[in-house]
Amino acid sequence: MAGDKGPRRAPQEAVRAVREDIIRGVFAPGARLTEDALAARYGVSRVPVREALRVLEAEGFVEAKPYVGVFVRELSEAEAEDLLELRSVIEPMCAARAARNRTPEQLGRLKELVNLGWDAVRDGRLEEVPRLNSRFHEVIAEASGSEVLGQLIRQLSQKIAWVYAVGLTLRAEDSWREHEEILAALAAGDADRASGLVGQHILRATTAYRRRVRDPIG
Amino acid sequence: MAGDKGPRRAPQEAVRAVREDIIRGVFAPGARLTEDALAARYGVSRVPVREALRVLEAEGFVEAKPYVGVFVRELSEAEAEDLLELRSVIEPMCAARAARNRTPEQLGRLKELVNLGWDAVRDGRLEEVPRLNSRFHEVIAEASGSEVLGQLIRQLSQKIAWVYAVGLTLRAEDSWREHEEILAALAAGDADRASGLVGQHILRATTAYRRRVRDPIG
DNA sequence: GGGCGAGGGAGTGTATACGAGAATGGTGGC
DNA sequence: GCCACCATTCTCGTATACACTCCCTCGCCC
Repeated sequence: MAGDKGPRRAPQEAVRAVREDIIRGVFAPGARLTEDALAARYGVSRVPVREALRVLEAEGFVEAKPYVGVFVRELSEAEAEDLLELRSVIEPMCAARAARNRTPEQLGRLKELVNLGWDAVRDGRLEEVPRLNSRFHEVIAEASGSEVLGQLIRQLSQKIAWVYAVGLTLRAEDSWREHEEILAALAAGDADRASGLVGQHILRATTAYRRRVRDPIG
Repeated sequence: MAGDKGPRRAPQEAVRAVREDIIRGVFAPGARLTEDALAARYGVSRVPVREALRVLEAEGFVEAKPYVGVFVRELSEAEAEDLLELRSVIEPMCAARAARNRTPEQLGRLKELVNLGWDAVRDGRLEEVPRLNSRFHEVIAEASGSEVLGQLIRQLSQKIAWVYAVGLTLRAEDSWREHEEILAALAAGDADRASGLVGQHILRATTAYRRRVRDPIG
């Protein structure tokens, strides 16, 4: 292979890498992921990549169509809401167990993450927030001591980080498109249309903002 | 390959088959699953089997140790309780959406499943109950209209069916072991030990029974 | 000119082959 | 007689190779 810095277990790392890229928006929703491209990107053969893609399919990040390919799933608003609601229900259950089983070391890590999260929000480094968010939930999952809950919370927090990230980038994309439309309406001298577009624009930004800040750290 | 009745997609079927065998207890908790054996069992190569095992690992049915093998996971009582509690929390959320989105056809399927479940319980065909249970929850998940909730509920119901099935078989196994110990205590004339063992035996049987009948259909 | 069918290219699905690591059994030493 | 060390073997991990399917394009016929 290329770099050959891979020590012993490639597919697990591939899962992590691809999932990270999906969450970070490198692979946009609806994008097609070819095995060859991923194999080349990570410097391994197609076999580990295939296994990684199967895992990501089971986790719900991608969708595979036989003999066609795998595509990054597109989350609807409703599903994003479901994920957030799911977390709001499961997190207390997990926290209850964590309260009984947590170690002082885990407690310290959580406190550190909270501080880092607040700092990131205060300093406007919003791109770091989703990752800190995930870390926070993963530590809680680890502290719960339940492997079942841990696995579920980990997947949930990762998907929610994805929702946040997609929301941010999609928001930015939509923002620019709306700006363009507003400019067009202004250029055309269409006051009513421009007014309506600006109203929608503000409403959408507010909605996105509320979703984003409702629970900025964890 | 052997039978070669496989139409087009092998690994997906392999996931289903292996998971079914795990749930049915063909592969007991802690058992080692070798890729070659599974490949031979299903008449395919190791590649689809590996992908299937990765999926099952992501779903939490098996645990893989690098260069050693995959083992069927052993669920503790606490984790079983967590699964049941998880379902009791998630199911209402899913049902709320299903109440809004269900089709009459789905409603009919649910009613039929309930009838089948009651019949099975009344007639003492308990081995059919877990499967009917899973089906019931899967239809609810389908009716919710949320892909995210659907996937989660499906995995949950399958794992709970596993818990029930394992509980039944393990219970039978433990029962026989306890019987043996009780017999040994009786043969040795150890009244206190025999009394204690019988007490534990009844207690365990009661607990298992309560877990089993608390929610026999859905 | 438009619709339809065949052919080529791209990419997935699967099998086979080979290398790496770990569990196991035998052997030698203490 | 027991323990440690080493070789064997079994299995996993990965790469390579080939077959099958889908899609797109080009050519033909209506």
